[in-house]
Amino acid sequence: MTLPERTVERLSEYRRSLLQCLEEGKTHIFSHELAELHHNTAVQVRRDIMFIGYSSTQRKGYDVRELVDVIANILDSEKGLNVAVIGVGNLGRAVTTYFVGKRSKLNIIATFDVDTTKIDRVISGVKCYPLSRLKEVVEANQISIAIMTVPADSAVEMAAQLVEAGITGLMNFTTVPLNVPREVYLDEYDMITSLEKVAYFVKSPRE
Amino acid sequence: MTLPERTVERLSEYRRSLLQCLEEGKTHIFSHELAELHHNTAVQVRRDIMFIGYSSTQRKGYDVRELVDVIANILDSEKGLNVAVIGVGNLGRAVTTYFVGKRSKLNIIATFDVDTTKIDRVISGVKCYPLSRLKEVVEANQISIAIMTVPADSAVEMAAQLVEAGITGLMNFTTVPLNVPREVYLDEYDMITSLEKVAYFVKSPRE
DNA sequence: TTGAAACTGTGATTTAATTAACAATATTTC
DNA sequence: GAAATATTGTTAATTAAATCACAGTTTCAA
Ligand SMILES: NC(=O)c1ccc[n+]([C@@H]2O[C@H](COP(=O)([O-])OP(=O)(O)OC[C@H]3O[C@@H](n4cnc5c(N)ncnc54)[C@H](O)[C@@H]3O)[C@@H](O)[C@H]2O)c1
Ligand SMILES: NC(=O)c1ccc[n+]([C@@H]2O[C@H](COP(=O)([O-])OP(=O)(O)OC[C@H]3O[C@@H](n4cnc5c(N)ncnc54)[C@H](O)[C@@H]3O)[C@@H](O)[C@H]2O)c1
Repeated sequence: MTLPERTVERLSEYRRSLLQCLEEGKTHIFSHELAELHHNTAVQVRRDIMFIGYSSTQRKGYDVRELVDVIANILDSEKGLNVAVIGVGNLGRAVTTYFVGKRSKLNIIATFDVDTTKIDRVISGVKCYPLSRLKEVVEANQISIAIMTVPADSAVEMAAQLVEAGITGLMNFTTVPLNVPREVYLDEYDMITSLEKVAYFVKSPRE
Repeated sequence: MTLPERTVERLSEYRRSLLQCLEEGKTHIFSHELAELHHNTAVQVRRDIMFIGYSSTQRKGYDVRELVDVIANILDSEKGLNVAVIGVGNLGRAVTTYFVGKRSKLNIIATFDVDTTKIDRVISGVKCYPLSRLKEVVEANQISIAIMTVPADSAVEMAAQLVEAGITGLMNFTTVPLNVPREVYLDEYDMITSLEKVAYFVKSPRE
């Protein structure tokens, strides 16, 4: 059984707050506390936790440590997953720098670019490969996720190559909608759309 | 009446495809064509277009020019909106560079940072101001939208300052959930969560 | 000019997600 | 240790979003 997308997202968010709690020495947390940290309700939190089949033993709230472990069990892959960044421009560099070392179960281990001046350059310890070596490097390193930050006009072609290379998860930051086979999970973030949406609601606030 | 969020997003996306069509000299488009360009259905497209009260006169599909204008009327503010980027690090720089000149109705006209070495520096024609001048510059330039790319630990404090300065639309790229008054529209993009979601669905594909 | 084909616009239905409501149970208070 | 309180887990109700189904054009082909 797979969880609803929104629940998966919230679990990821909860986990970060929970880890924060652990650091602060907080061992138990109530649903309404966790809700308050994110902007949602206690019921929503309990519903999400119900989905993952965890339940608190005492009425002292959830055991933070246990809950973190259960979430990790759901979200993380045992051995971690390997990730590549495609297109090492402004955004690609920012993302690479940002993610390296951030999540122990998600390792950015390669970047790719067409620009020959970028090949072999190392960003935050991650080496840049030429596109011609895409399939080879993906296979050799069992890379399953690609973050795509190439220019819009290469997006469609690039996505096809990534699928062909064996990628099964794709984060698309270009503002070009992509089509991928059902077995590849696609997440698209369109920053222009987000900004235009903000602008719309600034112009026309919800009463 | 305000439109559903998802409809607003799709309208933004449709518009870009439609502008592309215009460039290619395509004057009319069917709902199923537009649907195919994005990953959704013809009914969804028609439903969205119905929401904005446009209807095609002929059965040659929608008039692209007209539709673009109707969408612009919905999404854009007459005189455009002014935008500031807060925190000119890796991401802030990428975003600023990216957006300048991109959308004529959304003008990035200032950036802000605490780092004194960044003050007065100009990125893509946009000047960086010290935080101490936030309110002044926001008011003087009628900035209504802020894109927040500051480190996580300044996020909450910064959001409060932005609201206080009069911002009514906020895009939050920090991975810290924020609370803002109802009258401020908040859009949060949590890249870690997105990546973890992709990882989850790579690990546990849907059915 | 008639009949089929191609699309649109929209009520009705379905599905997914959220929220409400509350019984069950542990904890605290007296 | 009985009553009051706090919190969870879950069923039921609500809301929001997407999809179905189809009547009503318009166009086209003969
Ligand atoms: N910069 C941003 O903040 C931002 C925001 C939203 C969306 N985006 C999108 O992200 C993408 C990249 O933006 P950017 O600002 O980093 O652009 P950029 O021009 O700085 O970087 C693009 C990089 O991709 C490389 N490249 C070009 N063709 C390639 C290919 N076929 N395969 C691999 N690499 C290739 C280029 O050499 C360059 O290094 C664009 O599609 C843009 O629409 C960027
Ligand atoms: N880089 C990415 O791709 C990426 C991805 C997802 C999320 N984020 C988030 O975006 C934020 C910025 O990331 P980054 O990689 O650009 O970091 P960065 O360290 O490169 O940049 C942060 C910038 O903010 C400035 N700053 C610090 N405190 C400030 C304050 N109180 N007010 C204004 N400016 C301040 C710093 O001087 C610096 O210029 C972080 O919260 C990060 O979690 C970044």
